[in-house]
Amino acid sequence: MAAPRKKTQRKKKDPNAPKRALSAYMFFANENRDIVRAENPGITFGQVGRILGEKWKALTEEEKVPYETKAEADKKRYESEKELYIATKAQSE
DNA sequence: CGGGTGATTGTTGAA
DNA sequence: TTCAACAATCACCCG
Repeated sequence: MAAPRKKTQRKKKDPNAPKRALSAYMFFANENRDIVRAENPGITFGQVGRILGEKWKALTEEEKVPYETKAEADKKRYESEKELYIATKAQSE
């Protein structure tokens, strides 16, 4: 409930906007985009995007582990920008 | 103290 | 430039 997945371009709300972090899918997609599309030459995102998603789960925790690992690592990345964002914002205000 | 909200991330492909 | 499925996320802030 209460989860209206709006569309892209949400809206801004912060001065420096620390854009949170990526997600395991982003790291996985980075590897699949070139592979999936490589195995499906000529297909469009309509096919790849969908297949990509099912393939993503097609793997196993261990398979997506490297993606999750990066996901958490990316989160830390956001952590630093966030803390700096807060510091800047605090100083700005 | 607990809850849920929204914002965001990246790909491709096209108009 | 933006959108759209696909998926994860999860930090953010409040009463």
